[in-house]
Amino acid sequence: MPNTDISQTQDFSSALVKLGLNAVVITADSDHPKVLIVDSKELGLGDGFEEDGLPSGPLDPQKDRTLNLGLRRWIYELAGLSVGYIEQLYTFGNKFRDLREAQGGARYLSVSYFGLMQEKQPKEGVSASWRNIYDFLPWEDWREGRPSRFMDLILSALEQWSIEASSPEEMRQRKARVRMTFGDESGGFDHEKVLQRFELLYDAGLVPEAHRDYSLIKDNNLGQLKISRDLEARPELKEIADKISPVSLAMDHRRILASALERVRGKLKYRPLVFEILPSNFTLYYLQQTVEALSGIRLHKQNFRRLIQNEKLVEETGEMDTSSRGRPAALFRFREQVLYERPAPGVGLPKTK
Amino acid sequence: MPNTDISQTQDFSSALVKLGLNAVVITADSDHPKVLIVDSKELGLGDGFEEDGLPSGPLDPQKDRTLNLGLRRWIYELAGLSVGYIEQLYTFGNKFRDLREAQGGARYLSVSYFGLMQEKQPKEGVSASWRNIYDFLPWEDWREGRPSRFMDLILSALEQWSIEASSPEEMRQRKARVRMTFGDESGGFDHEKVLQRFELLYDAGLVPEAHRDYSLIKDNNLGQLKISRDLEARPELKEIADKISPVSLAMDHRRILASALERVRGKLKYRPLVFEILPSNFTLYYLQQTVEALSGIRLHKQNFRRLIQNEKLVEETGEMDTSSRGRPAALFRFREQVLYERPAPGVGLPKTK
DNA sequence: TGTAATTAAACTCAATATGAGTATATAATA
DNA sequence: TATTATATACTCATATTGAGTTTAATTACA
Repeated sequence: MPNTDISQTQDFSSALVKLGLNAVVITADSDHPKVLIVDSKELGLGDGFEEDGLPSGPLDPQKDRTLNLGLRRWIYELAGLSVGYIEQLYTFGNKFRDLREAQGGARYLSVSYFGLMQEKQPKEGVSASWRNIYDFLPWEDWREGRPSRFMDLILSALEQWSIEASSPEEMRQRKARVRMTFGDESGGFDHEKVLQRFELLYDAGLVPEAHRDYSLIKDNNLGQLKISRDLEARPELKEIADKISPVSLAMDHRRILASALERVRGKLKYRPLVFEILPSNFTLYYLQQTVEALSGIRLHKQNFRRLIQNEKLVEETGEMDTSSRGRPAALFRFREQVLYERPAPGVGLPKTK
Repeated sequence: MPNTDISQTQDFSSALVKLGLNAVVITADSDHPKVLIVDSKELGLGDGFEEDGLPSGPLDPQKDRTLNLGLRRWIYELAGLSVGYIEQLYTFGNKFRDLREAQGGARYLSVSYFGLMQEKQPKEGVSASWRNIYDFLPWEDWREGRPSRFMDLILSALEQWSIEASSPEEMRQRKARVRMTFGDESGGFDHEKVLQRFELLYDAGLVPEAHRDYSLIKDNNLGQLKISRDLEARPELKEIADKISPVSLAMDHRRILASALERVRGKLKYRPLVFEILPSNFTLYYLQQTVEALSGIRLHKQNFRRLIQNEKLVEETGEMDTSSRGRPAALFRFREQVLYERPAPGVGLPKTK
């Protein structure tokens, strides 16, 4: 018989770290995809960190039985909301990810989640609110065609960044990276590569966060972080960055938001995620508009409907929506049954070309 | 000007936890998908924990600049191998996930990764080895048709589990869960649902780990964990569990392996992952066999080749493979260029029906 | 030396899915 | 009653997929 007395086992992991949780809670209406954002002071970041951010907080190792429950607790404390669907996104653990760590604090890790829910107002007296996701990532919204106001700015700044490479080989690599993420004249903008685009902008000093982090690094003498050298040479990039991103978020929260949007866009195609966001009864057009809001592209109405109905994702309620102007639309509900029928029922976005 | 002196900020996350890293390193040859496994004594689990497991170890908050690098360090220390491709899988943080935690240790979290590499032998003197993944998850290999030896055992045990439900509603739910994960007579086995299948078997007491954990819970008076009640009533399930799983792994490592296999199977379709495993030159049939080994299904040879070539994933080297019996096959290499061309190049498995 | 066995690779074809439209129906509103 | 807005049905060419058959180039062995 093996000895199963736990107390005899050796200490397997002696190093201690701090653990935070971040939530990207997403909803949408027919116009906009939205994310839950809390006021800077609720984040407890302290003086000098006056940016809004994602609902976040430390894991309570005693109370929070699972990471999932800890996250729900924070969303409830900060916004008074209960999220339906929750899924883990990524764990960030780079050294000095939280720059305060550099000042001798413990290693700081964050586990980020994304959640989906119907739009409900945060409870009274709480400084949380729903914000349009495209306020934070404006180049991701292609529903009215190419967002030239942002794309032109970005592409010319990235062209400049490519040219400034220190070697021809590096220039080639930079150009390839730009083309892969933002495409070129002939198209090639893959709507799913949300995170890669944000990371490229950060690396090229084209988001305010890059400059903020650079200042923090300089003020605290952390020369070992590589971001500094490139940006030192070009402080004037800050102005372009401010034009590209009208608003930014605390720490790396905009990066986490980008991960979440990427995940939603990807998963929409093969999982019936949208229905977590929609009211129980909806018209097909409202469903389509919600999918369009999240995916950032316009869809072909007839083909979208054909797909939804072929996949038997919805069923008629028998009721009609009379609030619209023209011919009343039939109201549908999600056919929960599909979850027990087929493996991968999604709303089928067109393949990116 | 905001005050950016970091030292003034308040302590954001005061609770400390221990952090471990787990690696699921996968490779394959034309016959089998393989995973890197280390000997029980290398895991430092202490007496009474004599099971082999995944290469694992604590994060060193000082040395390991990123989680990624910490993981690579452990794989190198335990097996002497350097892995090429690495990707984060999931972070496990349930309370009492490591049962030793219950004895007053700190909360224990694990960040798991999966990696892909060509099959290289672990360095001398190290107790790490490549093991056939289907030794651990034998019901996942459908290349020779339905693995009836395991499926029959499993389905009848799960039918029994369904019937034993405490209410008609619970019975209905159990049956639906079984059908969703393992399918039924008419098919419906979705090869990607690897994790869901393992979790169902665990919950139903059909893997040895469930009984091992139950013993640990009982020996240490941890009545609060829900697994105990169901299993207490049916210790005879242990025998069936041993037949279904000829070998198991330490802690929840088999569950993590299941997550990794699921991820590989899913991602194969839209990312050129296989090429991380293949030698630089390979025949189309060897490529196909490797994909088959990982996905657990046989593919239509002609259609597979058409797809690979349409997608321009490979290019001819001009050389031929003469080692085979019949007509020599042309040797191909991966066309790295595709990474800079199209958004989602994969090997295109057939949709699950 | 000749024939069977073995493997590669080109080609065919029907069924289905997709992209891009047109036509018609049903309502509110001026 | 005409106009506008929206919903929904139907069409059609093209691309993709699934499931073969045929032909080619080699080795093994009688």
